[in-house]
Amino acid sequence: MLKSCSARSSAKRSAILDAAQRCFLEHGYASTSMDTVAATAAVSKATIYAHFQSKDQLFAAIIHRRCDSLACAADALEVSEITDARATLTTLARQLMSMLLDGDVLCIYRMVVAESSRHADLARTYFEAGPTRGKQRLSKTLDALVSKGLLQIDDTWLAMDQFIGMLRGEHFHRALLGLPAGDRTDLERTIEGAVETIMRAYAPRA
Amino acid sequence: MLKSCSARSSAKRSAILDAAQRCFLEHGYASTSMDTVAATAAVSKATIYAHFQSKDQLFAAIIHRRCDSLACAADALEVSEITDARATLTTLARQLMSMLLDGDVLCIYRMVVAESSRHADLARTYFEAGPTRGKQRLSKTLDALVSKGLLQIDDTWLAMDQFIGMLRGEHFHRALLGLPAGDRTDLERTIEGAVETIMRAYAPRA
DNA sequence: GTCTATAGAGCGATAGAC
DNA sequence: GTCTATCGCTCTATAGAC
Repeated sequence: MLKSCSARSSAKRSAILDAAQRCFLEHGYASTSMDTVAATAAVSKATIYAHFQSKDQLFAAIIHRRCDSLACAADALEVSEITDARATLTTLARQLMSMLLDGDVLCIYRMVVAESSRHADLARTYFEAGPTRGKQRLSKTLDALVSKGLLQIDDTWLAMDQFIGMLRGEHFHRALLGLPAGDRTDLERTIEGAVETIMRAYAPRA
Repeated sequence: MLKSCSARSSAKRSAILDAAQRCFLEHGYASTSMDTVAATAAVSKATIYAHFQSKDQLFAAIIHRRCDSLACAADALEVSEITDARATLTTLARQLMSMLLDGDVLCIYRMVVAESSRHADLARTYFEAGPTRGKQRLSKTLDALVSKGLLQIDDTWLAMDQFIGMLRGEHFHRALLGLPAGDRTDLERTIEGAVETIMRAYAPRA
């Protein structure tokens, strides 16, 4: 079995990317040194610079890689059987919430927010791979509910924005800031509340 | 007129605080050096350390000061005359949105998010002075609407969370990440949409 | 490509004169 | 309190041997 010898697929390169990801996610961009990355990857600092032009470009590579997996996660948001609006919305909400509250997802979000003014291009890449792509995917499900007559929505994009916004309420907010989280009951109330409000606001009229 | 000679009120101290605030808000905590703060304040670095024990404590002082003004802004959220639910919610939404989209408020929010893992206490202070205090203030208005029979809400805290969440949708999200903002029409649609959804979900039943 | 060693700049924080 | 000067350290990035 021939192993590709291109720089992009070397084992060291992967080790560097994995280590850098862990360091950046854990300590943030500005607070992570290349020495730390090198030590974590069990590689010399010079080796890092053989693969990546600068710390900035290493950071960009990490964010892009995370965005890819974020896009995959966004595409995975789906409800197989659509027969009941409430059940569909609840399933969607649960999927979305567990994604939003995921530790790594929160970390990359914190980092993108933190560096958005200094890395505007990365902020845009992230926004398209994550929130926008996720919303597009979820809007389809909402469209399906509408076309089945289970909900009556003029602007499904707006409705989706509202649904997601309600889910990103206090519970999410506390998690983002690393504050003691509300319990499971609190999470359930957020989910059920968002579903209930959408149901009432967009119920088909008689 | 006697001038207080306590360290807390010296002119230099104020200059340092103002300069540090500008630097931190503009470039973030980790990317701002004490030399930059000193130069911006037109003060020597040693003078800064005469007033503040460390960079961390200077940062804390800035955040606490911003939290005070954030709390004042939160307390200012109010609707004088409450006769119509829709009008009241719209006024509330406009006030809240212009506060959320304010440049300095966004900057401090980015910074708190960025440093939340390294400055957990500041994240908590911020959360209480900003989001929580604002929500408490706004919930009172919602309570007033309920007691007047203009809305029917079991859990006003949840309803407020939902209302704010809908306002913190894509428009806000783009502003937070410094992406090209939606236009004024987009903003209006977000506000009207949130009001309409709350109106429908919590309309008094016959 | 990968290492060791180090350059060269910038950092937070302090000493000591006034 | 405020300054100038500087310490001691860490940083990003590179040079040169292999």
